[in-house]
Amino acid sequence: MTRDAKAPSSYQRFYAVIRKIPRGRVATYGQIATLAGLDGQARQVGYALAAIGRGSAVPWHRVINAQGRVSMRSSGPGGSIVQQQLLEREGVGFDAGGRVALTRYQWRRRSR
DNA sequence: CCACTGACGAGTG
DNA sequence: GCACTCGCCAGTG
Repeated sequence: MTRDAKAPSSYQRFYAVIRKIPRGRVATYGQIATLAGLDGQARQVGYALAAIGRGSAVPWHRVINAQGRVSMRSSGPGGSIVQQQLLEREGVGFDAGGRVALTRYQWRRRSR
């Protein structure tokens, strides 16, 4: 397979973290990068998600930006709508501005 | 090797 | 809340 544990693509590292996101929760790009051990590479996280193809076991729709908003894909407006509905279906609520209540739904390994 | 691009984040005014 | 700047790094031509 194209996966060498010795030469892991940065992407695989992000996918592993995203896969841990529990249902009904969301995580930010920066958070994923930090958990993956690549703090500061939030941009790379987005780039990795864009490379995800269909069939991936990665809940990419649970990844949003630090603003609590669903990032837009190059496909233009509308693409983010699909992601939003997927989250709502999992129980994640949005406000009138189309933002997620991070203080309420952001994934936290330790409840406060 | 160089220039440009890109699902971002944080800081500043 | 909005506009602008800088940083970080992989992929592509």
